[in-house]
Amino acid sequence: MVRLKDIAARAGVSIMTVSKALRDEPDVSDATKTRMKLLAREMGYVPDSTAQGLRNRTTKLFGLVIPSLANPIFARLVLAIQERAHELGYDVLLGYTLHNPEREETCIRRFLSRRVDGLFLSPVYRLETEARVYQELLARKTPAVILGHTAPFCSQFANVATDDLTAGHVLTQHLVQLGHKRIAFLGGPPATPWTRERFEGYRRALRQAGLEVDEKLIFQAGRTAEDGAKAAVQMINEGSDATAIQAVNDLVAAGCAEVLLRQSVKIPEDISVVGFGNSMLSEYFRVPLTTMNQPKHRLGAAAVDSMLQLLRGNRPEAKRLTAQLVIRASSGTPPATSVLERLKTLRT
Amino acid sequence: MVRLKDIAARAGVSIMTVSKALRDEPDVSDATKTRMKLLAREMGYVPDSTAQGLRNRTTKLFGLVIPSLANPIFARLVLAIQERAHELGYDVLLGYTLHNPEREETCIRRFLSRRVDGLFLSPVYRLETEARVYQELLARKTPAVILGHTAPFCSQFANVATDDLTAGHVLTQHLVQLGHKRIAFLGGPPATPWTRERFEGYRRALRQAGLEVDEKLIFQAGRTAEDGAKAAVQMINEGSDATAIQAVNDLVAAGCAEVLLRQSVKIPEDISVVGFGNSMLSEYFRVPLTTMNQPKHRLGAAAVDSMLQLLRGNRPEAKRLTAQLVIRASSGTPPATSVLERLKTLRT
DNA sequence: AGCAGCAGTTTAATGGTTTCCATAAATGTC
DNA sequence: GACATTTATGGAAACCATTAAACTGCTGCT
Repeated sequence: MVRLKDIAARAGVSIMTVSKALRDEPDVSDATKTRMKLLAREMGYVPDSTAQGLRNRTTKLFGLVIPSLANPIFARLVLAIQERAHELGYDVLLGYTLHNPEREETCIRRFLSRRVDGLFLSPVYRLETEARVYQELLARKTPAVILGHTAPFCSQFANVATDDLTAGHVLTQHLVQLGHKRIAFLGGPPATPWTRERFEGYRRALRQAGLEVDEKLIFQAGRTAEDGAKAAVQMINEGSDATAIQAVNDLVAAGCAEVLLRQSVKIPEDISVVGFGNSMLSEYFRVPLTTMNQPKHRLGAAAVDSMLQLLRGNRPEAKRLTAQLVIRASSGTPPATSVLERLKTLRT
Repeated sequence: MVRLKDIAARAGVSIMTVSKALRDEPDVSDATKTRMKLLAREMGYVPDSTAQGLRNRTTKLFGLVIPSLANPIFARLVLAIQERAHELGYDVLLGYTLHNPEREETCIRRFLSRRVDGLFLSPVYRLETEARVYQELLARKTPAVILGHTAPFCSQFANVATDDLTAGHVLTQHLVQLGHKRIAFLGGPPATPWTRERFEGYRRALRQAGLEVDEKLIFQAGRTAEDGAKAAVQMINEGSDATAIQAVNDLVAAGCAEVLLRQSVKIPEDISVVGFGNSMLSEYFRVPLTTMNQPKHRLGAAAVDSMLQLLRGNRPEAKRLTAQLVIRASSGTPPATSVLERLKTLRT
């Protein structure tokens, strides 16, 4: 491995001269500069970022902590962040929490130990109002941008999120306008702000339409296709009278719809199903899903912008980006009577 | 930020004592060790990996260079590699080539500059027999594992790949057994070994069945859904007499099938369509796709194993993992006459 | 003479670890 | 019991690759 001193020895100058020449500092003659650069290239010199980082106290490294790549939304988000970071000369360390707080903590600590210049965090949401790592991040003044909504334990941080409240509202409104009066809601983990906001949007849209929010129509599903499938089974067993299902994300919607289709329930003729996110899944799903498009690329770009603000010492404002309704084949006018009810009576 | 010297000053001992104590070196008494550890925890000490890396000449860092996360197969592969690496105490730097050789080169160089302990590379395949960066990697003896097949320009490297030849063969055989005689092949970029192998498997299966390989049935698509869609349009325009379509991956298959379905072509009654990879897309696609399951998790684990071998100074053997046929709804017995032909005559 | 500017060099610092050395206690030897 | 030898414990200096800051001659200008 070639080092500065090797070049210096070979050229018969001091290490500093080489260092300055390669970095185009002013007090080296142009002749020397070109000579050093040529020599460096010829010898295959690659600067050691490790040493540079130690000396300069900056690593040009970001840490990116996400639940996993199982959710396709994150794949796009990571792509966007990575893309902008790369342009700016930053590299990105990837870490998975797998929705596990301990795991999240070890990831963050490792990244701190690597002296990352900043952290992008998709937090594992908890009900507690405090989380030690997050407290420490604040104490250390580590630049950090929350990918998603803040919660009490991370309220002090900069963040970038989808306006899930409005988005949930728009989606429910869409179903209401189609004539649905009994709309089921499949929620995600209760501690997550995105579930809460999307639910609140749903609630408000119903209220606005003069419809009651019925506890029997609220299901706690989760975030995976399996969770959606389970919820579907439960709805069938209960003989729910819903004519439409609003799922907290595309995966849950797909898992739910899959079960219904297997029971020969027709979508959207018998029941409407809508998702959230506009992942590739929703586009190519058996019945293309009506959904809200999460502005994945814009979220990533905005997150990097906020990070740059933090690095400059400014306090970026919280950003909320709007999602767009994407109407596909899975939503339509309600049937005369709920199909799930019929399914139940058929069985008994 | 707390450093060793701060702890040393506070405890009234030398830096070395603290360093050794924290690392459980033998020549420090247990009493001192616990005292130092307590103090370190209390003061919130986080070791500086940058400095450790500089001194120890090892960073516990892997570089992972992939085309992008647009292909869901890579999301799983990255997850698997990351998972094993994390357990072993390594962190992972992620870089995207976007199928661009220059971009690939800058990614690799950056990672080299960061003194990564090893590289996982999903190469941008080229027809040239040499690529400078890869030559340099060899010269520097950087531990590197190719994710996928080797090509002439990277034949010297360790690699981990799916046995695409056999897999392609199995898939075509499946269609032949269903009774298909006119099977179209939608290839990916010609320079890629995976296209070549899957095609070769297709060719051999046809030969074995006594069927001819007809140039008119070979299409050069690409790797995205859009590429698949274009190929479908071309097939329709040409009035192809194919009764089955074997696509080089799930995305191409989905894009192609989507166009056909829009033309009211029924899958699999009118035409069979099979993909490759068993991504989530194939499972939830409008017509669940028959496909080959790429052992994504095992590929990742095998790649990390090879890397560990390299780090120990051994030369790992090349690994080829077998894919499994996953039969879903998109493949069936052929129709009496090709539908695409009929579509064409209908139009004219 | 005094001062600015050029083209470098020397020194010190970044934070931690390896290698070698120093001290004292424990053990061994006759 | 006196001395050598070993062992336990800890410290000093060098080192990893790079860079900021201060410094050294030297030339040219006023």
